[in-house]
Amino acid sequence: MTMTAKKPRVPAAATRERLLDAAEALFAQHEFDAVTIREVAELAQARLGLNHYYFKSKEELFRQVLARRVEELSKLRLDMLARFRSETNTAALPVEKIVEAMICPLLELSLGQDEGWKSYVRLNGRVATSEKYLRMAEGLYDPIAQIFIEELGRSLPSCSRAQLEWGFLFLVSVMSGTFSESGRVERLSDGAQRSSDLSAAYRAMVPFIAAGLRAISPEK
Amino acid sequence: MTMTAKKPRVPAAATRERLLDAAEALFAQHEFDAVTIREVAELAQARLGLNHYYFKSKEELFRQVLARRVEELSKLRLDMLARFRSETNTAALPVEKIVEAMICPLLELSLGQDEGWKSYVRLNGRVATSEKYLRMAEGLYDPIAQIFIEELGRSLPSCSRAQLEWGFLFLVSVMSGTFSESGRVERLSDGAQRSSDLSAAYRAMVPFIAAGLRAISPEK
DNA sequence: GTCTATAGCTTGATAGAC
DNA sequence: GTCTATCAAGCTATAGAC
Repeated sequence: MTMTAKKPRVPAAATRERLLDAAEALFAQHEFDAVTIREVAELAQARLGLNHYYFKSKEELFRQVLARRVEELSKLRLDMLARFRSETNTAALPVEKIVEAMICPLLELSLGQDEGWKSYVRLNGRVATSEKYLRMAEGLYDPIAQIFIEELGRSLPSCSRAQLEWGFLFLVSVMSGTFSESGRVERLSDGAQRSSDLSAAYRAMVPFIAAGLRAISPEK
Repeated sequence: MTMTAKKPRVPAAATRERLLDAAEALFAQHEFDAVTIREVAELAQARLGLNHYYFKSKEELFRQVLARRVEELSKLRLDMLARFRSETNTAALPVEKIVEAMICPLLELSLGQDEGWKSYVRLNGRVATSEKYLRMAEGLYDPIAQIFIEELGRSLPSCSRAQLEWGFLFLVSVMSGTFSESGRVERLSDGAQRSSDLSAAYRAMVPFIAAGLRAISPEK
């Protein structure tokens, strides 16, 4: 037998995936410039040089971290939206259902077993308020945004396009602010609440946003 | 006359204030680790070493940038709240008024002539979603938060303390997300709207948040 | 208070052997 | 694909003259 064992240093996932997992975890904890590609390599049990081999630059690594998750997340949101639509006879959905289809998949992934998704959700919570992150995420979130804005328009026909856009931004802000788990709630409540108690937040969030969106409408 | 001219290199503000102004402008544009104290010194027309003389460390410089503004902002918010209360006979204010007292001062400062305040408002919009920023801002925003949460409690007596805390967090999230001017709205609207059109946002924001807060309440 | 100079590290990127 | 070694540039913090 001439077969010589390849013996990969780490048996589990492919190197590229391990680097993405490590970067995801670190970017969820620290801002872009505070994370070094050396830390990423170390956490991934890979060598520094491999970052360059797979991603060429740190910015591209960051973008790939987001892109890997956004595709699946967008699919889940659209699936839920489609399901709600198939259950409704009328053309327009209740606003609550649209809000739910946007936020619920994020909540479920965040409460699931996958640590990677937990990290992504926390990271995602910070993307919306940063110019730099939005630039690196260029185009990743826009298709979903357009679809949900149009859906909101059907349910709130008296709203102008501009009002719908602001409303959607408010929705995203509440969702992001809450899921980023910055620890703000712990401080407000003297430790009684944990920002990781996302289910409680979700139960308050959906009625909050739905009622808010209706209130923007000129015809109340 | 034995008086010898002191001849300061730059006539205007004291060095410490110029460094704070410069840091404020740069931290408004870039994340903490992306701003170097060299840039700060250069923009302030001062020497690198003076950062250490006045602030000892970069983190303390950041904290002082926030602290300088927060004191005045908190005063404006409390003034407005007190004015609304003096205009109302009943014990509880309409929720709208509480929301206004929190957000309106920020809007007015942002629309004013002072570029420093504009920078601060943009920076402030990112503080709430970042663990690191909140740590550096330790305690700066908490007194205002407690006062406004209690005020909300009087207007929404059927809400639990936990619900009020989530509601306040949602309020802050919407405010922050909008005032951070990340350029998200421009992308959503294909350039038709500008995130700097904050007046339009404000007109939608107050009814949105007020209706949202009422919807959290168990007794609608 | 303000200046210069620099110590002591860390960074992202990459070249080139295997 | 993976490894080592290193480059050139940047950083914060600080010492010490004036």
